[in-house]
This record gives sequence, structure tokens and C-alpha cells, in this order.
Amino acid sequence: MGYPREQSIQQATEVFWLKGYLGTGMRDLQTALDKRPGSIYSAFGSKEGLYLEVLNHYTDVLHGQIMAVANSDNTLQQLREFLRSPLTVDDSAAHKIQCLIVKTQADWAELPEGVKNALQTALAILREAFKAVIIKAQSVGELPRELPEERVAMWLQGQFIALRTLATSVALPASLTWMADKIVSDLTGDWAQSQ
Amino acid sequence: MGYPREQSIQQATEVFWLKGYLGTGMRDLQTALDKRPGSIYSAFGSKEGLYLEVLNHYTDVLHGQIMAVANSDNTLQQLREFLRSPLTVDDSAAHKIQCLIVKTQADWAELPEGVKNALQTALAILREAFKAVIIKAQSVGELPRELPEERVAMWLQGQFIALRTLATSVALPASLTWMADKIVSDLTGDWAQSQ
DNA sequence: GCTATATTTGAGCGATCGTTCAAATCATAT
DNA sequence: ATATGATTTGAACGATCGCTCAAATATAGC
Repeated sequence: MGYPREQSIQQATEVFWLKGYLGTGMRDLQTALDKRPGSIYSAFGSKEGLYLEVLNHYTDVLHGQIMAVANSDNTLQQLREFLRSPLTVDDSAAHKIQCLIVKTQADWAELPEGVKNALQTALAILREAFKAVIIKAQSVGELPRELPEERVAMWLQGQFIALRTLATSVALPASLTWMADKIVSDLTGDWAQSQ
Repeated sequence: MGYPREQSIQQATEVFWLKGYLGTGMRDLQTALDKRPGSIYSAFGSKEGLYLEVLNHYTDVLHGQIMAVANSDNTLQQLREFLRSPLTVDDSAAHKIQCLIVKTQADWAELPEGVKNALQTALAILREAFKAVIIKAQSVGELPRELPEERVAMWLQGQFIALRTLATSVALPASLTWMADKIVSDLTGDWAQSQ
């Protein structure tokens, strides 16, 4: 019975993504999964346990997207499209633009210790994927070799966070795609002065 | 009796900033303000009413800081220091790094309508202040006149958000000040290619 | 000192929170 | 068909949520 578990995680992702960790109640999850509390608790242990599986799945998907950029040729072109891809969606899915990790981080002080640790890990994993993009771009000659990869990776993760956060409150897609382009442009910009 | 009201707002700011809107309970506020529920409700009407005053005060302060940059000479130098200023604090005040507006935005789907509107307004006000910085920098010749001011202002707001968000999870101040410098550098970078 | 007004107190309201668990139901093998 | 084990059900627990309001207290004018 492994399949309904995957399905439950996806349905739970919808709810946590829309309402956040604190904002999501077990009764919201019961409705979304169409399961009664006992089933959910026997399958996932707790609200925290279910969220951790949701977060893992979310991180896996995002990690896959970024690594696809890193494994492509013309890395920067793929990065540009990755940054641009989900900036405009219909209103019913608007909540899926914001980064789920950042969204959950906002509740930091009230989160269970396990969730806090998982968020830190997820951020580090994705930062590593961004670093892989930088290194790949260097290896194909699209970026200079002497970049500080760690810092640029953090910077790029910040750009991703900024884009997704702005996209939830700025209703001008043209401005956002312009910004996505500027990010790639700033990556390839003159680095001598900022070393 | 205007003074204790100011004081209450500051104490409430501490709590909302630490715990977020959903994460803050009336009992947290009762403890922080050292007031019983009736007093708080007669002074502010509701949890939402108190939060709105907190948000206004926060926005005023931040707006003042950004406009001080816009009203200075050597605008870009001041901007650089504004971006760098609060990136390293002692752990007990770590929550004050994150932008309170962005933090509250994370609870979007569960917020009262009045709070949602106030957040949108606050973001727009601060974006306008960032635009004033851009225009001032143009007027003193630190930035080219032909910039798309609206978009650059949005981009700069995004950079601010990214810096403050990263600062809550990345424990390397040197990387963050490096990023602050890069932001100013990217502002003055070559713009011909990204138009 | 006394009265009138403003403010604060704190017990407690109904609703919802995450969670539990005995009982009912489903699945499988003989 | 029937017994056995796995799964699901749903009522209900104690705790906490935002909030109310009659009573107690503080303040001000005369």
C-alpha cells in the first residue's frame, strides 16, 4: 500500500504550501487526505512527521530541477529559464510560487526542533545544488574560474528566494522576468571590482 | 495617556517579530505588555488591531531609514551601509533581522483581510522609498538616468528581502556583507545588456 | 470627601488545537 | 465461511485559541 502514501504526501503538500505549518490544522489535513485522524497518525506519527515527509518531497523535486540545470549544457540559459519558469500562474495556484522552506522558516520560533533541523538541512542541500550550477558553468567556460563558489551559491539562493517572494506580492510578470534576466546578467557581470 | 500606548506597541512588536502573526497568542501579548485582556481590547480592539499598529510603526521606522539614504549625499555609500547594518546581532535578537512584513506574508492564506491589505500597502510604501533612493542616486550622477526606476526599485526591495532572509539561516556574516557589497555593485553594473 | 468617569481586572465563554484509542471495518488465508 | 491481522473510523480528551463583560480599581472635578 505504498501508493496512497505518495498521494497523501502530495495532498498534504498542497495544504502546507497554502496555509503554512502553524496555519495548517489536522482537520485541514483530514479533509485534504480524506482520512480520519487515526489513519494519519498511524501512517505519519504526527503533524510534524507528515510535514517532514512533505518537506523532503518538496526539496527532492526542487533539487532535481536545479541539478537538471547543472547537468545541462548552456547552463546559464537553463538557469535563466529555471528562474523564469513559475513566476506567472493562475490565482488558484499562486501559493505554489513562494518557496515552501522560506515560508515555513517564517514560523521559526514556534516550530518543533525536528522541523527546524530539517529546514536547515533542506536549505543547505539546495545551496549545494546551486553551487553545482556555478561549478558546471565554470567548467564549460560560462563563468570565470576564480569565483568564490560558496558565496555565489548563497547569493544565487538569495536571488531565488527574492524572486519567489516578490512574485507572491508583485502582480507584474514582466517585471519579474526582467529581474530573472538581471540575475543571470549579474552572475556574468564584471567580478573584478567585487572581489 | 499616550505614552504607555507607544510602549505597548514596542513590546508587542517584539512578540510579533519573534513569533509571527499566527504564532503569537493573546496570552503572549498579555505577558509582554503586562496587561490583562480587557485593557488590550479596549486600547486596540483586537489582536489584528494591535498588529496593524505594530506594522505601521515598523514600516515608519524602516521607511525613515531608507529615506535617510535617499536624502543623503553619496547615496550609494549610504545604501551599502544600510544593507550591511543589521546583518550580525546577538542571538537573542536574531529574529529582528528578518523583514517583519515578509515574515507575516508567509501566513498569507490565514490572515484577516485588514492585515493582508496593510501588508500590501507597507510593501508599496517601502518600494517607493527604494525608488527615491534610485532617483536620488541618478540626480547626483551615481546612477545612469535611463534606468527603469520602478523595476530597479522592485529589484532592490528583493535584494533587501533576500539579505534579511538569508541572514536568519546563514551564520556567516562575512558572506552576507560580501553579498551586500555585490548588491550595490550590481546596481552600478553595466546596464546596456539588460535593458 | 464625594461623586462621576475612565480604566483595568480576571474568570470564563465557545471554538479549535494536536492527539488518543476502543470499536468497527477491511483484507487475506485457510 | 471463518478466523486472523492490518487498517480505518470517529467520538472525545485536555490544552489553548481570540475574546467578552460584570465587577473592582484608579482618576479627576468640585
